[in-house]
Amino acid sequence: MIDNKIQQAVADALKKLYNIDNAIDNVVIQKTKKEFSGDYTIVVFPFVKQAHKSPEAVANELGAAVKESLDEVADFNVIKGFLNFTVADSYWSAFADKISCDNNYGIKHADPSDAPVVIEYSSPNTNKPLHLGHIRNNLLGWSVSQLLAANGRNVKKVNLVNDRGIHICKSMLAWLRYGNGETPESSGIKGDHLVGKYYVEFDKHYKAEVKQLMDSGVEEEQAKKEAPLMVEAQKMLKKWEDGDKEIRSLWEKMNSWVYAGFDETYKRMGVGFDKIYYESNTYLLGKELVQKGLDMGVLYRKDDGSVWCDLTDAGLDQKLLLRKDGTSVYMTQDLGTALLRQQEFGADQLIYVVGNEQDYHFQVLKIVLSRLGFDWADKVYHLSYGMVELPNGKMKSREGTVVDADDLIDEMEKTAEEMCRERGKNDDMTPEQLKELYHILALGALKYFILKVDPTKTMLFNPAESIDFNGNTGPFIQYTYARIRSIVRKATGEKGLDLNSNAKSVAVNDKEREVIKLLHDVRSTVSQAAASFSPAMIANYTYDLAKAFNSFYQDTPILRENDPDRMLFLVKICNAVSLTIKNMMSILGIEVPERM
RNA sequence: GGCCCCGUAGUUCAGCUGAAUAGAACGUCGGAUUCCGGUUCCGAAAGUCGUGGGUUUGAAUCCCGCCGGGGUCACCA
Repeated sequence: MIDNKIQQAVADALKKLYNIDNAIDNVVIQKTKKEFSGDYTIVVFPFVKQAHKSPEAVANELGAAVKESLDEVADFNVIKGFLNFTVADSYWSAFADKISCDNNYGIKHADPSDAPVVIEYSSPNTNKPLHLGHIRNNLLGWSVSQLLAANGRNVKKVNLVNDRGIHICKSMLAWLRYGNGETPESSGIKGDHLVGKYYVEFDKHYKAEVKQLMDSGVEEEQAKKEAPLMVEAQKMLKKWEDGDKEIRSLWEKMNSWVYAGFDETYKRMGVGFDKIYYESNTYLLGKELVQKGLDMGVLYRKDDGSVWCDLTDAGLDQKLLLRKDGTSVYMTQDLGTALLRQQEFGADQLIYVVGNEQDYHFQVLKIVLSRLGFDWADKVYHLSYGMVELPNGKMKSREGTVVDADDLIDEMEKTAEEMCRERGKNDDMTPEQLKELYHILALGALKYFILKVDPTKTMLFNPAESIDFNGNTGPFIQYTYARIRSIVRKATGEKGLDLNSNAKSVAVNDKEREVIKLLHDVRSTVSQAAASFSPAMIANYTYDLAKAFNSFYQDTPILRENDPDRMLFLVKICNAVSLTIKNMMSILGIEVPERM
C-alpha cells in the first residue's frame, strides 16, 4: 500500500538526512484533509528538534527526498509543519483496475489450523423470549465474528443457553399451577413466548403473595423469601439438581418449546453458532472447580456451608460461589464452562459478548480463574455493550416496556413494505421476491442502526429513523448498492463492456480519486476494526464509501462517456465499490439486494 | 458510599494509539438536475467538545479534581 511506502520512505529519509534512527513509529501518516491539496500527510513536528531546523525546512527536505525515491509520488507541498504528498494518477488508476473484479477485496481468509478465537454471544435464558437488548447482543456477536474472520482469525461462535436455575423453575411452577396443559400447538403461541407468559404469571402471583405477607406484618425481605411460591420454586430447583424424573421431563418439554422459538428468531436475524452449550451440562464442572479451589485454599466455606471467594485484596467484594444448600450460582457455572471451552478449543482468545451490567461479573471471573491456577485467564475478554433505549424511555422488563424481538422485526418489515409501496417501483417483482426484499430492508435498517454505534455506549434506537432511505442508514447503503449493480448491468449488457479486460491508464479527477482512496483503505479499516472489535468502524466506513460514490456518480456521466478507456475505468470503479460494499455489509451481517 | 462506564451542533452519532479551520446524518433554510432511480447532489445556518486545572510545540483525545447521567456492589442469571 502506498501509504505504508511513503511512511517507510520518510523514515528512511529521516535517517539519511538527520541520522534519526527507527523513526518509523513516530511517522504518523494520515489522509490529507480535503481543504488542502494532496493525498497523504506527514506531520513533521516530532522531528524538528532532532533535525535542528524549522518545521518548514524539515518538511521540504523530506518531501524532496521522498519524491526522489518513490515513483508513485508525483508531488508534495508544505504548509506549516505539514508535508502533503500527492500520489500519481497512474497509481490510482492501476489500483482501481487491479481490484475492480476482486470478490474478496478487503477480506483476509482464515487459516483453520490457527488456534481459534472462541466468541460467545446470545446466551439466552429459557424463561423468556428475546427482546431488543438481545438483538444488540446477537448482532454484535455475529458481526464481530464476521469481522474477525475477515481479518484472518479462525473464529468459533458458541452459544451458552441458560437452561437451568431458579428462573426456569418459576416458569415451570407457574405452568403447572395455572397452565391447564397449554402447549404451543394447542394455543398457537410461539414456544418461547408461551414459556415467557408463565414466567410473568409467576411474578404476578408471587408479588401478590409477598404483598399479603407484608400486610400481615412480615418484613419485606422476609416476605420475599417466605412467599410459598418462592419456597416451592427453591424446592423445585433442588429436586432438579437431584435429578427428579418428573421435574426433569417437564423441564425438557418446556425447554424444547423455547428452543424451537429461539431457532426461528435466530434464523430471521440471520445469526448462527458453531456450537451450543447448555448450562445443565456444564454446571457440575463448575462445582468440581469450586472443590478444587477449596482444596487449594483459594476459596473458603462459611459455617452455613456456603462457599465464597475473598476478593477484598483485589479491591472487590466477597463473592458467593456455592449456596448453602450446595446448588450452584451463575459464577459457578461460568467457571465450569470457561474451563470446558478452553479444553475443547485450545483457544487463543475467549470473547464474551455480554451486557455492561455484567462488567463486575467478568472482572471477578477472570480473577477467580487465575487464582484457580489457569494461566489462560487473561485470554478472557468481555466485549461489553451498553443498553438500548427507546425514544419513549427505557426498557424495563418489570414494567412491561420491553420490546419483543419478533414483534420488532414484524414491525420493521411492515414499514419496509409501506415505504416500497409508496415508491411503487417494484411492480415487476413476484410476491416472493417482494417479501424477501422487505425482509432484507427491514433487517438491514435494524442491524445497521444498531451496529453503527460504538458498542460501549448506551444507545437510543429509533425504529422510524433507522428505516429511512436517506442519511446514514442501512437502506441508503442498500439502495446505493442496488443502483450500482444496475449501472454495471447496463454497462456490461447494453454497452458490451468486458470488466475483465485491462483498463488503460487514465487521468483521475478529484471525485474518482476520493472513491479510489476509500477503496484503497479497506484493508487497514478492517484490521483496525477487528483490533478494537468495532463493527461501528465498518459501518461508518461503508457509509462514507456509498456517499463518496453518489457524489462521484452525480457529476460523472458514466454511461454517456465517449472515451471507451474512460468508460471502462469508471465502470470498474463502480464494480469495485459494489463488491466492497457487499463485503463490508456482509461483515455487519447485512444482505444487499441486486435490485430494489 | 466503593468500583466501572458515559457526557461532542436542536436531535442521533463519528472523531479518542495527541496534530491544520472538531465531522456526518436527521431536522431547518436556499439552490442543482435530460446517465437508470428527486431514495440523488451542492450550499447555508447551527458547537464554551459537561466543567476547572495539569502535561505538551500542539488536547475533544492523555492525567487529576468537580458536576451531571447510567450500571454494579443478590444464596437472580
